[in-house]
Amino acid sequence: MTSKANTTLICPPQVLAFEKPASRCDLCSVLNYTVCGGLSAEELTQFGAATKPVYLAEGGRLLYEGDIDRLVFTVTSGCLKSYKQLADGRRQITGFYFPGDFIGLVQSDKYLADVEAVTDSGVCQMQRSDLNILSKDIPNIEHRLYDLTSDALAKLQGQIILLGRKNAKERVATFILMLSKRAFERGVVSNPVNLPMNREDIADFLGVTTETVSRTFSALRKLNIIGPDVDRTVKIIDRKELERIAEGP
Amino acid sequence: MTSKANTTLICPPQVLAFEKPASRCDLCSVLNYTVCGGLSAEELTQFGAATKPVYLAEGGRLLYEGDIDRLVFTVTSGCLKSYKQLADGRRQITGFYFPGDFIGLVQSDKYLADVEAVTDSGVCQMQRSDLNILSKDIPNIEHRLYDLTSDALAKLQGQIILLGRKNAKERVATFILMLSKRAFERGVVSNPVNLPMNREDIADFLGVTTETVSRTFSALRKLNIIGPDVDRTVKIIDRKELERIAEGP
DNA sequence: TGGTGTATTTGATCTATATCAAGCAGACAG
DNA sequence: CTGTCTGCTTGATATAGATCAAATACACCA
Repeated sequence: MTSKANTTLICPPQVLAFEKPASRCDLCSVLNYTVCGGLSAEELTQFGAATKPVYLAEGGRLLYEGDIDRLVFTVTSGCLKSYKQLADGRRQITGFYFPGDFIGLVQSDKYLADVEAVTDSGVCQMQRSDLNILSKDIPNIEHRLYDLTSDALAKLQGQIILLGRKNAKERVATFILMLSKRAFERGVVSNPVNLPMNREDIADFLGVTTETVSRTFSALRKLNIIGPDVDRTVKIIDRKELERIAEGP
Repeated sequence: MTSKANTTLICPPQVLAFEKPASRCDLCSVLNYTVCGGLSAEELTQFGAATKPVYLAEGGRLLYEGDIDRLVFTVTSGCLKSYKQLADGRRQITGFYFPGDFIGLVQSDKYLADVEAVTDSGVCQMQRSDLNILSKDIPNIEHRLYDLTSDALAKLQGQIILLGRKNAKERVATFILMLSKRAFERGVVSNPVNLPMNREDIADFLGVTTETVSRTFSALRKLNIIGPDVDRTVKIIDRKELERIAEGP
């Protein structure tokens, strides 16, 4: 679909067919999961007028840390990741974003993380200034934004205990279950669970190395808790045991 | 001030003098830093009517994980900590709270963490239901809550890279600077910086052991980057170097 | 003021995971 | 179909920080 040479470029919207035109938010597949859920037909039209679909090839950058914070997004397809880096290149992925997820909950003068496409992805783009105007007109939007931010905060607190106190096996088990649960909540197949990111991304999310991730997957496979990796998809064979491992002894 | 036998009990408000009566929010020392900042005199009175001051002795519990989420708080004095635990007792402190900080940004049916006083502390308590009602009446409040939650999210993302990718020395250096900066922002003495929590709390916040925290403080002292610990207070001698260490090589 | 319990520091050893190094397998171009 | 590239897995070794253990410092009580 996209040539390798293109991977760092945003594909111009016109070269790809849209899943949904900006003017038809009411047909959006992620409507119920995102910030515009619960708006009236009229409000939705108003909202849609301010949006613009953007498509990114795998590896394409959506945002750069340090850039002026002007745009916000809702993921419509694919998968993206946000990350921070230390001076010497050590990298920490702060989140993965799937269809329905909002990118831009943190308001700041500059973006605080890089965001890049894990797979070919589509996002619904909006100016933050437009969102702020709409928030004033439609109190429901600000309310919904607050709810989403509160949820994100709760999830990140879970990530804190994972990174601070769990061992490698517990981290990987938690990760697989996390993606499975998220898929379930969004009405996507949750077992076998799709892990669209590579081992390095998983490692940088879990605060370990790729080798450790690989060894841990192998160990869980040997214990017959998960099945083999087929097309970035893993079958959870013994969910109970995986949950037991994820929560510690 | 408070006997050791009392440490797990909330002191009945009437036994201690209030710094500020609930009815006089306009005199509150943390007003400008918290959710009620920027309200009109009338709004502030309305807000204050719903609040009640509560005092906690060192070690006293403010909230229990799993309890119904009914109350929210603003810290007025002292220091508190929130934490989560794994089944086997491993503990991760998810945050420290100082005067002006809001406790309860995450909205959930149940509390997601325990909160306990690090030192004798005062908080301004309010029913979440009252806060929600006030939010509707005073749009400024919801807006402010969203801003605070967004800030908390940004800070927690910093904590994520600390826990995922920094080594012990970088973690401790980051921690000292973090508390110093926070003190500065709140108009409190930032050097020497007050670290009211014990080594175990620092360890459980930084995802290491108390021994490692202690050794790292000793190493920084030996390098003459910080001064000796006097009364839970540490002098930052070479801030530039501490910052260099905190951000990695 | 001396005694006792607790927090902190320091030391010795162990271990989970990082690091370094090869081999292997699927994807893709020619 | 074959070679090359890249990501994944597996193996050998090193190490930061954990764990276990003891000494010191400190706070509080009697």
